[in-house]
Amino acid sequence: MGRKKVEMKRIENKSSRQVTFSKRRSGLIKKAREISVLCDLQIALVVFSAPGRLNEFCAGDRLYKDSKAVLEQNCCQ
Amino acid sequence: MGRKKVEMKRIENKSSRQVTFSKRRSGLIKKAREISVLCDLQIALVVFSAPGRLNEFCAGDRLYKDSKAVLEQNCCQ
DNA sequence: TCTACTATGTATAAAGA
DNA sequence: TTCTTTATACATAGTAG
Repeated sequence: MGRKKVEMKRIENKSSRQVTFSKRRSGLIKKAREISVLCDLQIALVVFSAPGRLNEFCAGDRLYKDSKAVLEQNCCQ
Repeated sequence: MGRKKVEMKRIENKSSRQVTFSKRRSGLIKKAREISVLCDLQIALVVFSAPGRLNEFCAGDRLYKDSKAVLEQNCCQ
């Protein structure tokens, strides 16, 4: 029982990867909502499980129009 | 020392709110990157600290073109 | 504001049902 | 496979420098 330290690489087993995705997705959305409320800001979270395929989307109360422009950039910090 | 349970509402004190934002933002980005690697998917994280004002942006290796279309929607799950 | 510390709250990997 | 449980890893609030 309990857990091991997770290695930061792609999970090869498909079902394990799916389970991890499901768990971490909900955790991530929860965190995003918390920071949105606590810090009074808008946040968008877009997940693609495959090229061009939307999997999840989450935002604050509103989503500002220029978010589109933001995503026209292709940066990764 | 240590910490109390955090109440889920806007932090009124400006500097405390800024500190919390800074800490949680880095945590959120870390989590986003982890799920991106572990589950082999693309993710975008857009934060607006004020209307129309980009504060942070993070994605996976690539960001697909139709992410723009996604953000044209105005939903909040 | 930034770093460091550390007690404590939270997320989650594995396992069981 | 989906829901629980539980041990453990991880995140972070409050504080100090």
